[in-house]
Amino acid sequence: MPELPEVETTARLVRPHLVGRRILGARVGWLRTLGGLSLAVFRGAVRGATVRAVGRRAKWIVLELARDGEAAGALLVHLRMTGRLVVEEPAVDEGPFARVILELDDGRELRFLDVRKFGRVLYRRAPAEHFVDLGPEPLGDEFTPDWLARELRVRRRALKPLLLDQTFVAGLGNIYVDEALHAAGLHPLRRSDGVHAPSAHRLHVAIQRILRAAIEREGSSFDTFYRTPEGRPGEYQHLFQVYGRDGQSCLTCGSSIQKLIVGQRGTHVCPRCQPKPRIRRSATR
DNA sequence: AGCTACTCCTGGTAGC
DNA sequence: TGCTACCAGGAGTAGC
Repeated sequence: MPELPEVETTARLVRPHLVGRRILGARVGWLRTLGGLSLAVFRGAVRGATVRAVGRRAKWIVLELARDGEAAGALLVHLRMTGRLVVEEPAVDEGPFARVILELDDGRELRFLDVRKFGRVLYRRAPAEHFVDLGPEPLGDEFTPDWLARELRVRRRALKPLLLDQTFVAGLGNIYVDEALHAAGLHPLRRSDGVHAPSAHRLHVAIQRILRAAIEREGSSFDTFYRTPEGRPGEYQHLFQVYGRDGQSCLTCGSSIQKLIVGQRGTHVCPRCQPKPRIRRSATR
């Protein structure tokens, strides 16, 4: 599923095709993709605007718009589970899953394709407000080993749901959390306030190393959904240590990888590398 | 504060 | 082969 590395890859590859382009019109195949905005308002917001930058915040792709050189809001694209962003010639069949199409002034189209319709293409006049509740970028300056150690201690949550919480750290998802916890030797059900500095630092190293390696390989593709805007699968799935490897042996210690459910999410652990916490519960101490 | 359950969606697949 | 039931999951929300 698209997480930080996949979203970053998408933003990077789409950027050179979009910056400087003017949007001539919009077609919408699934209204809810707009997140509640009417088609007329959406069209009015984007038609005639120029894309002046393409960036990423958390799992959002941010298309900054301008009119007459002045900032004019932004399009915020969230791929959720099956969303894709591509730039194509109109002659290329858009397929049955095109939810939003923006017509560009070079004759091409920016297409948001999304099988499951969970993705969003939002227009926001003040995009910064949309992001106020997000935690720091895991590859940004604010996310330091000491920050992570401190913030883990002041929360009292299981590690996995906490790392998936975008208001804690922004950009991680199910796959990379499983991978990072395994690399750090931490069980997903370990309570965050019981994680001491050395473990927190190991987790910090693991998160950054894994995200950087995944970005280098253009993300992970293990089903038919995620592809880069150019149609290539990512390559990081070949480096998975635990995700989707239940029943196979741990590449570190040889134990059988187990699958469990944590917070309604499929979760993969090595029982030896990631020892299970002792009976958690009213461990008030 | 933090947990669970539920919702949104559809293609793929396990099981019969 | 053909059918049904269930699964995948990011994130928002509701209820406890």
